[in-house]
Amino acid sequence: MVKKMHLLIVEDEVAIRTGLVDVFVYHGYDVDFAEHGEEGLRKALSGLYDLILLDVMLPGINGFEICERIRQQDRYQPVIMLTARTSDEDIVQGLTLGADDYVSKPFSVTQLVLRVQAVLRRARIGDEMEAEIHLKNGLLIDTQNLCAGDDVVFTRREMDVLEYLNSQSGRPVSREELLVKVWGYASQMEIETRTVDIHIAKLRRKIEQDASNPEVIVTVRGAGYRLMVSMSE
Amino acid sequence: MVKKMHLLIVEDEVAIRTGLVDVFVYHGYDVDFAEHGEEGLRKALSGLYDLILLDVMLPGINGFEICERIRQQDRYQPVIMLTARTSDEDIVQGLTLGADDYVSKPFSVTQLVLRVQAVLRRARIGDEMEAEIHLKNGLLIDTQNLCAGDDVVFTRREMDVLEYLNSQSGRPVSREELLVKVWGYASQMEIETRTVDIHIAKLRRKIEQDASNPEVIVTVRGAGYRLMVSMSE
DNA sequence: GGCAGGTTTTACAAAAAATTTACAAACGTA
DNA sequence: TACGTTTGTAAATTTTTTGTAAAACCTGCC
Repeated sequence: MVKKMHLLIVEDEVAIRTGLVDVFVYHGYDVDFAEHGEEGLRKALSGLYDLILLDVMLPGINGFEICERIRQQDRYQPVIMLTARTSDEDIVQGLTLGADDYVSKPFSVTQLVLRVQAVLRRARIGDEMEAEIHLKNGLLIDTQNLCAGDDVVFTRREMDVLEYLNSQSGRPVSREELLVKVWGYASQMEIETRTVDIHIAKLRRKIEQDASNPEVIVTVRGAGYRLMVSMSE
Repeated sequence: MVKKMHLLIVEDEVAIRTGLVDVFVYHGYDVDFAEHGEEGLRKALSGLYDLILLDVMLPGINGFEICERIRQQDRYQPVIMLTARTSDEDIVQGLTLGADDYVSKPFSVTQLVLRVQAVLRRARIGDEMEAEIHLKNGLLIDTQNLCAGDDVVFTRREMDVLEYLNSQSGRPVSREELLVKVWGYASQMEIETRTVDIHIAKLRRKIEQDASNPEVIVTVRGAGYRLMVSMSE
Protein backbone atom coordinates (compact mmCIF):
# COMPACT_ATOMS: atom_id res chain seq x y z
CA MET A 1 0.00 0.00 0.00
CA VAL A 2 1.29 3.45 -0.87
CA LYS A 3 1.69 5.94 1.89
CA LYS A 4 -0.22 9.21 1.80
CA MET A 5 1.89 12.14 0.72
CA HIS A 6 2.07 15.13 3.03
CA LEU A 7 1.82 18.57 1.51
CA LEU A 8 2.38 21.97 3.03
CA ILE A 9 0.68 24.91 1.36
CA VAL A 10 2.04 28.33 2.24
CA GLU A 11 -0.39 30.93 0.92
CA ASP A 12 -1.92 34.00 2.51
CA GLU A 13 -5.00 34.54 0.32
CA VAL A 14 -7.80 32.66 2.01
CA ALA A 15 -9.74 31.83 -1.14
CA ILE A 16 -6.79 30.33 -2.96
CA ARG A 17 -5.53 28.56 0.11
CA THR A 18 -8.76 26.81 1.00
CA GLY A 19 -9.33 25.99 -2.63
CA LEU A 20 -5.95 24.33 -2.89
CA VAL A 21 -6.39 22.49 0.36
CA ASP A 22 -9.70 21.07 -0.84
CA VAL A 23 -8.29 20.01 -4.18
CA PHE A 24 -5.34 18.17 -2.73
CA VAL A 25 -7.34 16.55 0.02
CA TYR A 26 -9.71 15.38 -2.68
CA HIS A 27 -6.76 13.89 -4.52
CA GLY A 28 -5.78 11.89 -1.50
CA TYR A 29 -3.05 14.00 0.05
CA ASP A 30 -2.61 14.89 3.67
CA VAL A 31 -2.58 18.66 3.61
CA ASP A 32 -1.41 21.22 6.10
CA PHE A 33 -1.12 24.96 5.47
CA ALA A 34 0.46 28.16 6.70
CA GLU A 35 -0.98 31.65 6.34
CA HIS A 36 2.14 33.75 6.47
CA GLY A 37 5.85 33.59 6.03
CA GLU A 38 6.91 32.92 9.61
CA GLU A 39 4.52 30.05 10.09
CA GLY A 40 5.45 28.76 6.65
CA LEU A 41 9.14 28.80 7.40
CA ARG A 42 8.72 27.07 10.71
CA LYS A 43 6.56 24.31 9.30
CA ALA A 44 8.65 23.98 6.15
CA LEU A 45 11.76 23.35 8.21
CA SER A 46 10.05 20.73 10.35
CA GLY A 47 10.80 18.03 7.83
CA LEU A 48 7.25 16.77 8.01
CA TYR A 49 6.28 17.32 4.39
CA ASP A 50 6.96 15.47 1.20
CA LEU A 51 6.41 18.60 -0.85
CA ILE A 52 5.93 22.29 -0.15
CA LEU A 53 3.81 24.65 -2.24
CA LEU A 54 5.13 28.12 -1.70
CA ASP A 55 3.51 31.39 -2.67
CA VAL A 56 6.05 34.06 -3.48
CA MET A 57 4.09 37.08 -2.29
CA LEU A 58 3.59 36.64 1.39
CA PRO A 59 3.25 38.98 4.32
CA GLY A 60 6.38 38.71 6.41
CA ILE A 61 9.13 36.53 5.01
CA ASN A 62 8.65 36.00 1.28
CA GLY A 63 8.59 32.75 -0.59
CA PHE A 64 12.07 33.05 -2.03
CA GLU A 65 13.57 33.44 1.37
CA ILE A 66 11.70 30.46 2.71
CA CYS A 67 12.82 28.40 -0.22
CA GLU A 68 16.41 29.41 0.33
CA ARG A 69 16.23 28.48 3.98
CA ILE A 70 14.69 25.13 3.18
CA ARG A 71 17.50 24.42 0.75
CA GLN A 72 20.09 25.24 3.36
CA GLN A 73 18.62 22.60 5.59
CA ASP A 74 17.66 19.93 3.10
CA ARG A 75 18.94 19.89 -0.41
CA TYR A 76 16.34 17.43 -1.54
CA GLN A 77 13.12 18.76 -0.06
CA PRO A 78 10.75 19.23 -3.02
CA VAL A 79 9.40 22.75 -3.38
CA ILE A 80 7.03 24.26 -5.95
CA MET A 81 6.72 28.03 -6.13
CA LEU A 82 3.47 29.82 -6.91
CA THR A 83 3.41 33.38 -8.14
CA ALA A 84 1.32 36.05 -9.79
CA ARG A 85 4.30 37.70 -11.36
CA THR A 86 5.16 36.35 -14.73
CA SER A 87 8.46 38.07 -15.33
CA ASP A 88 11.29 35.76 -16.21
CA GLU A 89 13.50 37.13 -13.50
CA ASP A 90 11.25 35.58 -10.93
CA ILE A 91 11.37 32.23 -12.58
CA VAL A 92 15.10 32.31 -12.79
CA GLN A 93 15.43 33.42 -9.24
CA GLY A 94 13.00 30.79 -8.01
CA LEU A 95 14.87 28.09 -9.79
CA THR A 96 18.33 29.19 -8.83
CA LEU A 97 17.21 29.35 -5.27
CA GLY A 98 16.27 25.76 -5.68
CA ALA A 99 12.57 25.39 -6.38
CA ASP A 100 11.77 22.20 -8.25
CA ASP A 101 9.07 23.80 -10.30
CA TYR A 102 7.42 27.11 -10.79
CA VAL A 103 3.72 27.73 -11.48
CA SER A 104 2.30 31.13 -12.37
CA LYS A 105 -1.07 32.36 -11.23
CA PRO A 106 -3.60 32.09 -12.55
CA PHE A 107 -2.95 28.41 -12.94
CA SER A 108 -5.18 25.53 -13.83
CA VAL A 109 -5.72 23.37 -10.83
CA THR A 110 -5.26 20.14 -12.74
CA GLN A 111 -2.02 21.58 -14.03
CA LEU A 112 -0.83 22.12 -10.53
CA VAL A 113 -1.86 18.69 -9.34
CA LEU A 114 0.05 17.22 -12.24
CA ARG A 115 3.15 19.22 -11.51
CA VAL A 116 3.02 18.12 -7.91
CA GLN A 117 2.81 14.51 -8.95
CA ALA A 118 5.64 14.95 -11.41
CA VAL A 119 7.92 16.53 -8.84
CA LEU A 120 7.10 13.88 -6.27
CA ARG A 121 7.84 11.16 -8.77
CA ARG A 122 11.14 12.71 -9.71
CA ALA A 123 12.03 13.05 -6.06
CA ARG A 124 11.39 9.40 -5.51
CA ILE A 125 13.87 8.30 -8.14
CA GLY A 126 16.86 9.22 -6.06
CA ASP A 127 15.17 7.72 -3.08
CA GLU A 128 16.46 4.18 -3.23
CA MET A 129 17.02 2.75 0.18
CA GLU A 130 20.46 1.51 0.97
CA ALA A 131 21.04 -2.19 1.37
CA GLU A 132 23.54 -1.57 4.12
CA ILE A 133 24.09 1.05 6.77
CA HIS A 134 27.55 1.50 8.29
CA LEU A 135 27.18 2.81 11.79
CA LYS A 136 29.76 4.95 13.50
CA ASN A 137 30.71 2.14 15.84
CA GLY A 138 31.51 -0.17 12.95
CA LEU A 139 28.33 -2.19 13.07
CA LEU A 140 27.02 -3.07 9.62
CA ILE A 141 23.25 -3.14 9.22
CA ASP A 142 21.67 -5.42 6.65
CA THR A 143 18.42 -3.64 5.86
CA GLN A 144 17.01 -6.44 3.69
CA ASN A 145 17.42 -9.15 6.23
CA LEU A 146 16.61 -6.98 9.19
CA CYS A 147 19.79 -7.91 10.98
CA ALA A 148 23.37 -6.98 11.82
CA GLY A 149 26.20 -9.34 12.53
CA ASP A 150 25.27 -12.83 13.55
CA ASP A 151 22.96 -12.33 16.42
CA VAL A 152 21.37 -8.91 16.18
CA VAL A 153 17.95 -8.89 14.60
CA PHE A 154 15.60 -5.98 14.17
CA THR A 155 11.87 -5.74 13.85
CA ARG A 156 10.31 -4.14 10.81
CA ARG A 157 9.57 -0.93 12.66
CA GLU A 158 13.01 -0.70 14.17
CA MET A 159 14.54 -1.03 10.74
CA ASP A 160 12.19 1.56 9.29
CA VAL A 161 13.30 3.99 11.97
CA LEU A 162 16.97 3.26 11.34
CA GLU A 163 16.52 3.68 7.61
CA TYR A 164 14.71 6.94 7.98
CA LEU A 165 17.30 8.36 10.36
CA ASN A 166 19.95 7.22 7.92
CA SER A 167 18.19 8.83 4.97
CA GLN A 168 18.35 12.14 6.80
CA SER A 169 22.10 11.77 7.07
CA GLY A 170 23.12 13.07 10.40
CA ARG A 171 20.38 15.63 10.87
CA PRO A 172 18.45 15.35 14.14
CA VAL A 173 14.95 14.06 13.42
CA SER A 174 12.08 14.98 15.69
CA ARG A 175 9.67 12.48 17.19
CA GLU A 176 6.91 14.14 15.27
CA GLU A 177 8.75 13.75 11.99
CA LEU A 178 9.34 10.09 12.69
CA LEU A 179 5.70 9.58 13.54
CA VAL A 180 4.70 11.16 10.25
CA LYS A 181 7.33 9.62 8.01
CA VAL A 182 7.67 6.19 9.56
CA TRP A 183 4.40 5.60 11.35
CA GLY A 184 2.28 7.48 8.82
CA TYR A 185 0.53 9.72 11.31
CA ALA A 186 -1.16 12.74 9.75
CA SER A 187 0.97 15.75 10.49
CA GLN A 188 -1.67 18.02 11.96
CA MET A 189 -3.02 15.89 14.71
CA GLU A 190 -1.94 16.24 18.28
CA ILE A 191 0.32 13.37 19.11
CA GLU A 192 0.49 11.81 22.51
CA THR A 193 2.55 8.68 22.45
CA ARG A 194 5.95 7.55 23.62
CA THR A 195 6.32 4.81 21.11
CA VAL A 196 9.15 6.55 19.31
CA ASP A 197 11.20 6.76 22.49
CA ILE A 198 10.55 3.12 23.19
CA HIS A 199 11.74 2.12 19.77
CA ILE A 200 14.85 4.24 20.12
CA ALA A 201 15.55 2.59 23.45
CA LYS A 202 15.19 -0.84 21.90
CA LEU A 203 17.45 0.06 19.02
CA ARG A 204 20.06 1.38 21.38
CA ARG A 205 20.05 -1.82 23.35
CA LYS A 206 20.77 -3.62 20.11
CA ILE A 207 23.37 -1.40 18.47
CA GLU A 208 25.10 0.61 21.17
CA GLN A 209 28.21 -0.51 22.99
CA ASP A 210 26.79 1.01 26.14
CA ALA A 211 23.10 1.72 25.82
CA SER A 212 23.13 4.15 28.73
CA ASN A 213 25.73 6.22 26.94
CA PRO A 214 24.61 6.26 23.33
CA GLU A 215 27.07 7.16 20.60
CA VAL A 216 25.22 6.00 17.51
CA ILE A 217 21.70 7.26 18.09
CA VAL A 218 22.33 10.54 19.84
CA THR A 219 19.65 12.53 21.60
CA VAL A 220 19.52 16.18 20.67
CA ARG A 221 17.43 17.55 23.44
CA GLY A 222 14.44 19.48 22.18
CA ALA A 223 15.16 18.50 18.58
CA GLY A 224 15.07 14.76 18.28
CA TYR A 225 17.41 11.89 17.50
CA ARG A 226 20.37 11.81 15.24
CA LEU A 227 22.08 8.81 13.69
CA MET A 228 25.87 8.76 13.55
CA VAL A 229 27.16 6.80 10.59
CA SER A 230 30.63 5.80 9.54
CA MET A 231 32.58 8.65 8.02
CA SER A 232 34.54 6.60 5.54
CA GLU A 233 32.13 7.03 2.64
CA MET B 1 26.33 -15.23 -15.12
CA VAL B 2 23.74 -12.58 -15.65
CA LYS B 3 20.82 -13.35 -17.86
CA LYS B 4 20.29 -11.23 -20.94
CA MET B 5 17.45 -8.84 -20.35
CA HIS B 6 14.44 -9.14 -22.58
CA LEU B 7 12.84 -5.93 -23.72
CA LEU B 8 9.59 -5.44 -25.54
CA ILE B 9 9.29 -2.24 -27.54
CA VAL B 10 5.78 -1.25 -28.52
CA GLU B 11 6.04 1.54 -31.05
CA ASP B 12 4.37 2.10 -34.38
CA GLU B 13 6.72 4.57 -36.04
CA VAL B 14 9.21 2.53 -37.99
CA ALA B 15 12.11 4.92 -37.69
CA ILE B 16 11.91 5.21 -33.93
CA ARG B 17 11.22 1.55 -33.47
CA THR B 18 14.15 0.27 -35.48
CA GLY B 19 16.34 2.90 -33.93
CA LEU B 20 15.44 1.78 -30.45
CA VAL B 21 15.83 -1.87 -31.32
CA ASP B 22 19.32 -1.22 -32.63
CA VAL B 23 20.34 0.78 -29.62
CA PHE B 24 19.22 -1.80 -27.10
CA VAL B 25 20.59 -4.72 -29.06
CA TYR B 26 23.87 -2.84 -29.13
CA HIS B 27 23.68 -2.52 -25.37
CA GLY B 28 23.33 -6.24 -24.98
CA TYR B 29 19.60 -6.65 -24.59
CA ASP B 30 17.38 -9.21 -26.23
CA VAL B 31 14.80 -7.09 -27.99
CA ASP B 32 11.39 -7.90 -29.36
CA PHE B 33 8.92 -5.38 -30.70
CA ALA B 34 5.29 -4.83 -31.58
CA GLU B 35 3.98 -2.47 -34.22
CA HIS B 36 0.51 -1.79 -32.94
CA GLY B 37 -1.60 -1.95 -29.81
CA GLU B 38 -3.09 -5.41 -30.20
CA GLU B 39 0.21 -7.11 -30.82
CA GLY B 40 1.73 -5.06 -28.03
CA LEU B 41 -0.92 -6.08 -25.56
CA ARG B 42 -0.66 -9.74 -26.44
CA LYS B 43 3.09 -9.83 -26.14
CA ALA B 44 3.14 -7.65 -23.05
CA LEU B 45 0.82 -10.02 -21.25
CA SER B 46 2.89 -13.04 -22.17
CA GLY B 47 5.14 -12.45 -19.21
CA LEU B 48 8.21 -13.00 -21.34
CA TYR B 49 9.77 -9.60 -20.89
CA ASP B 50 11.81 -8.07 -18.16
CA LEU B 51 10.78 -4.59 -19.19
CA ILE B 52 8.32 -3.06 -21.61
CA LEU B 53 8.80 0.21 -23.45
CA LEU B 54 5.40 1.52 -24.35
CA ASP B 55 4.54 4.29 -26.75
CA VAL B 56 1.39 6.13 -25.77
CA MET B 57 0.17 7.01 -29.25
CA LEU B 58 -0.52 3.77 -31.00
CA PRO B 59 -2.94 2.67 -33.67
CA GLY B 60 -5.54 0.44 -32.06
CA ILE B 61 -5.30 0.06 -28.30
CA ASN B 62 -3.31 2.91 -26.78
CA GLY B 63 -0.38 2.69 -24.44
CA PHE B 64 -2.31 3.63 -21.33
CA GLU B 65 -4.73 0.80 -21.81
CA ILE B 66 -1.94 -1.67 -22.32
CA CYS B 67 -0.22 -0.44 -19.21
CA GLU B 68 -3.38 -0.80 -17.21
CA ARG B 69 -3.91 -4.34 -18.44
CA ILE B 70 -0.34 -5.26 -17.64
CA ARG B 71 -0.78 -3.94 -14.13
CA GLN B 72 -3.90 -5.98 -13.65
CA GLN B 73 -1.94 -9.07 -14.46
CA ASP B 74 1.38 -8.31 -12.85
CA ARG B 75 1.88 -5.60 -10.38
CA TYR B 76 5.64 -5.68 -10.68
CA GLN B 77 6.16 -5.89 -14.43
CA PRO B 78 8.41 -2.95 -15.23
CA VAL B 79 6.96 -0.52 -17.77
CA ILE B 80 8.36 2.70 -19.18
CA MET B 81 6.03 4.94 -21.14
CA LEU B 82 7.16 6.95 -24.16
CA THR B 83 5.20 9.86 -25.51
CA ALA B 84 5.34 12.81 -27.82
CA ARG B 85 2.46 14.54 -26.15
CA THR B 86 3.51 16.87 -23.46
CA SER B 87 0.08 17.68 -22.14
CA ASP B 88 -0.26 17.06 -18.47
CA GLU B 89 -3.17 14.69 -18.83
CA ASP B 90 -0.85 12.11 -20.27
CA ILE B 91 1.60 12.39 -17.47
CA VAL B 92 -0.95 12.02 -14.75
CA GLN B 93 -2.72 9.15 -16.40
CA GLY B 94 0.52 7.35 -17.01
CA LEU B 95 1.47 7.73 -13.42
CA THR B 96 -1.79 6.69 -11.90
CA LEU B 97 -1.91 3.74 -14.21
CA GLY B 98 1.37 2.62 -12.85
CA ALA B 99 4.20 3.13 -15.29
CA ASP B 100 7.58 2.90 -13.60
CA ASP B 101 8.94 5.80 -15.53
CA TYR B 102 7.90 8.22 -18.16
CA VAL B 103 10.03 9.57 -21.00
CA SER B 104 8.90 12.32 -23.35
CA LYS B 105 9.89 12.44 -26.98
CA PRO B 106 12.11 13.70 -28.21
CA PHE B 107 14.35 11.93 -25.75
CA SER B 108 18.04 11.39 -25.64
CA VAL B 109 18.84 7.76 -26.30
CA THR B 110 21.46 7.56 -23.59
CA GLN B 111 18.88 8.98 -21.21
CA LEU B 112 16.51 6.23 -22.13
CA VAL B 113 19.09 3.50 -21.76
CA LEU B 114 19.92 4.85 -18.34
CA ARG B 115 16.30 4.91 -17.31
CA VAL B 116 15.86 1.36 -18.48
CA GLN B 117 18.84 0.27 -16.46
CA ALA B 118 17.57 2.13 -13.42
CA VAL B 119 14.14 0.57 -13.58
CA LEU B 120 15.56 -2.90 -14.11
CA ARG B 121 17.92 -2.47 -11.23
CA ARG B 122 15.06 -1.48 -9.02
CA ALA B 123 12.98 -4.40 -10.23
CA ARG B 124 15.73 -6.78 -9.24
CA ILE B 125 15.41 -9.13 -12.10
CA GLY B 126 18.19 -11.10 -13.65
CA ASP B 127 18.17 -14.42 -11.96
CA GLU B 128 17.42 -17.38 -14.08
CA MET B 129 15.71 -20.57 -13.21
CA GLU B 130 18.00 -23.45 -12.43
CA ALA B 131 17.57 -27.12 -13.25
CA GLU B 132 18.80 -28.01 -9.79
CA ILE B 133 18.73 -26.30 -6.45
CA HIS B 134 21.28 -27.23 -3.81
CA LEU B 135 19.77 -26.53 -0.43
CA LYS B 136 21.78 -25.60 2.58
CA ASN B 137 21.10 -28.93 4.23
CA GLY B 138 22.52 -30.83 1.27
CA LEU B 139 19.23 -31.78 -0.30
CA LEU B 140 19.30 -31.55 -4.08
CA ILE B 141 16.11 -30.41 -5.75
CA ASP B 142 15.33 -31.60 -9.25
CA THR B 143 13.16 -28.81 -10.56
CA GLN B 144 12.31 -30.61 -13.78
CA ASN B 145 10.97 -33.74 -12.17
CA LEU B 146 9.48 -32.04 -9.15
CA CYS B 147 11.37 -34.19 -6.75
CA ALA B 148 14.37 -34.53 -4.44
CA GLY B 149 16.14 -37.67 -3.36
CA ASP B 150 14.24 -40.89 -3.68
CA ASP B 151 11.03 -40.24 -1.90
CA VAL B 152 10.39 -36.52 -1.77
CA VAL B 153 8.02 -35.21 -4.41
CA PHE B 154 6.67 -31.73 -4.82
CA THR B 155 3.55 -30.35 -6.35
CA ARG B 156 3.78 -27.84 -9.16
CA ARG B 157 2.92 -24.98 -6.86
CA GLU B 158 5.42 -25.99 -4.23
CA MET B 159 8.15 -26.14 -6.84
CA ASP B 160 7.17 -22.73 -8.20
CA VAL B 161 7.56 -21.31 -4.74
CA LEU B 162 10.93 -22.96 -4.26
CA GLU B 163 12.15 -21.78 -7.63
CA TYR B 164 11.05 -18.23 -7.04
CA LEU B 165 12.66 -18.10 -3.62
CA ASN B 166 15.79 -19.53 -5.19
CA SER B 167 15.76 -16.98 -8.01
CA GLN B 168 15.87 -14.23 -5.43
CA SER B 169 19.05 -15.71 -4.01
CA GLY B 170 18.90 -15.33 -0.31
CA ARG B 171 16.75 -12.24 -0.16
CA PRO B 172 13.65 -12.51 1.97
CA VAL B 173 10.57 -12.56 -0.22
CA SER B 174 7.29 -11.24 1.11
CA ARG B 175 4.02 -13.11 0.97
CA GLU B 176 2.69 -10.37 -1.23
CA GLU B 177 5.50 -10.74 -3.71
CA LEU B 178 4.99 -14.50 -3.83
CA LEU B 179 1.30 -14.05 -4.43
CA VAL B 180 2.07 -11.77 -7.35
CA LYS B 181 4.98 -13.65 -8.83
CA VAL B 182 3.94 -17.23 -8.21
CA TRP B 183 0.17 -17.13 -7.85
CA GLY B 184 -0.31 -14.30 -10.33
CA TYR B 185 -2.38 -12.10 -8.07
CA ALA B 186 -2.46 -8.72 -9.73
CA SER B 187 -4.05 -6.29 -7.40
CA GLN B 188 -2.81 -3.77 -4.99
CA MET B 189 -5.97 -4.56 -3.10
CA GLU B 190 -5.73 -5.93 0.36
CA ILE B 191 -4.89 -9.59 0.12
CA GLU B 192 -6.48 -11.87 2.61
CA THR B 193 -5.28 -15.41 2.25
CA ARG B 194 -2.98 -17.73 4.15
CA THR B 195 -2.19 -19.96 1.25
CA VAL B 196 1.44 -18.88 1.09
CA ASP B 197 2.01 -19.82 4.71
CA ILE B 198 0.37 -23.17 4.12
CA HIS B 199 2.63 -23.91 1.19
CA ILE B 200 5.68 -22.91 3.15
CA ALA B 201 4.60 -25.23 5.94
CA LYS B 202 4.20 -28.09 3.48
CA LEU B 203 7.55 -27.42 1.90
CA ARG B 204 9.18 -27.36 5.29
CA ARG B 205 7.70 -30.70 6.18
CA LYS B 206 9.31 -32.07 3.03
CA ILE B 207 12.73 -30.48 3.08
CA GLU B 208 13.59 -29.58 6.64
CA GLN B 209 15.37 -31.85 9.08
CA ASP B 210 13.13 -30.54 11.80
CA ALA B 211 10.15 -28.69 10.42
CA SER B 212 9.49 -26.93 13.69
CA ASN B 213 12.96 -25.45 13.55
CA PRO B 214 13.47 -24.50 9.94
CA GLU B 215 16.95 -23.91 8.59
CA VAL B 216 16.33 -23.94 4.87
CA ILE B 217 13.25 -21.80 4.50
CA VAL B 218 13.83 -19.17 7.15
CA THR B 219 11.19 -16.75 8.31
CA VAL B 220 12.31 -13.14 8.40
CA ARG B 221 9.56 -11.73 10.49
CA GLY B 222 8.13 -8.62 8.97
CA ALA B 223 9.87 -9.24 5.65
CA GLY B 224 9.01 -12.68 4.33
CA TYR B 225 10.66 -16.02 3.69
CA ARG B 226 14.20 -16.63 2.65
CA LEU B 227 15.73 -19.72 1.07
CA MET B 228 19.12 -20.86 2.28
CA VAL B 229 21.08 -22.58 -0.43
CA SER B 230 24.38 -24.40 -0.42
CA MET B 231 27.33 -22.07 -0.25
CA SER B 232 29.65 -24.10 -2.43
CA GLU B 233 28.78 -22.36 -5.68
C1' DG C 1 -22.05 -39.66 -9.29
C1' DG C 2 -17.71 -40.72 -6.44
C1' DC C 3 -12.78 -40.41 -6.10
C1' DA C 4 -7.94 -38.63 -5.78
C1' DG C 5 -4.66 -35.16 -5.60
C1' DG C 6 -3.95 -30.70 -4.97
C1' DT C 7 -5.26 -26.07 -3.21
C1' DT C 8 -7.51 -22.77 -0.25
C1' DT C 9 -10.20 -21.27 3.71
C1' DT C 10 -11.19 -21.40 8.45
C1' DA C 11 -10.08 -21.48 13.08
C1' DC C 12 -7.34 -21.37 16.78
C1' DA C 13 -2.93 -21.23 19.46
C1' DA C 14 1.55 -19.50 20.19
C1' DA C 15 4.97 -16.17 19.53
C1' DA C 16 6.50 -11.75 18.66
C1' DA C 17 5.97 -6.91 18.24
C1' DA C 18 3.84 -2.52 19.21
C1' DT C 19 1.92 0.50 22.44
C1' DT C 20 0.45 2.39 26.82
C1' DT C 21 1.29 3.26 31.44
C1' DA C 22 3.86 4.70 35.18
C1' DC C 23 7.59 6.30 37.31
C1' DA C 24 12.46 7.73 37.56
C1' DA C 25 16.20 10.37 35.97
C1' DA C 26 18.36 14.17 33.48
C1' DC C 27 18.25 18.73 31.89
C1' DG C 28 17.55 23.81 31.48
C1' DT C 29 16.57 27.71 33.90
C1' DA C 30 15.46 31.12 37.07
C1' DT D 1 18.20 24.95 44.82
C1' DA D 2 13.60 24.28 43.18
C1' DC D 3 10.58 23.86 39.29
C1' DG D 4 8.66 22.49 34.99
C1' DT D 5 9.91 19.96 31.01
C1' DT D 6 12.01 16.41 28.39
C1' DT D 7 13.89 11.94 28.08
C1' DG D 8 14.78 6.87 29.52
C1' DT D 9 12.86 2.55 30.37
C1' DA D 10 10.55 -1.57 32.98
C1' DA D 11 6.45 -3.75 33.08
C1' DA D 12 1.77 -4.55 31.68
C1' DT D 13 -1.35 -4.65 27.95
C1' DT D 14 -2.99 -4.84 23.28
C1' DT D 15 -2.35 -5.92 18.56
C1' DT D 16 -0.27 -8.26 14.80
C1' DT D 17 2.08 -11.98 12.70
C1' DT D 18 3.07 -16.64 12.09
C1' DG D 19 2.33 -21.90 12.31
C1' DT D 20 -0.64 -25.45 11.45
C1' DA D 21 -4.58 -28.90 11.84
C1' DA D 22 -8.72 -29.78 9.90
C1' DA D 23 -12.45 -28.85 6.96
C1' DA D 24 -13.98 -27.22 2.53
C1' DC D 25 -13.22 -26.68 -2.12
C1' DC D 26 -11.74 -27.52 -6.77
C1' DT D 27 -10.76 -30.10 -11.13
C1' DG D 28 -10.02 -33.69 -13.97
C1' DC D 29 -10.99 -38.62 -14.26
C1' DC D 30 -13.16 -43.27 -13.99
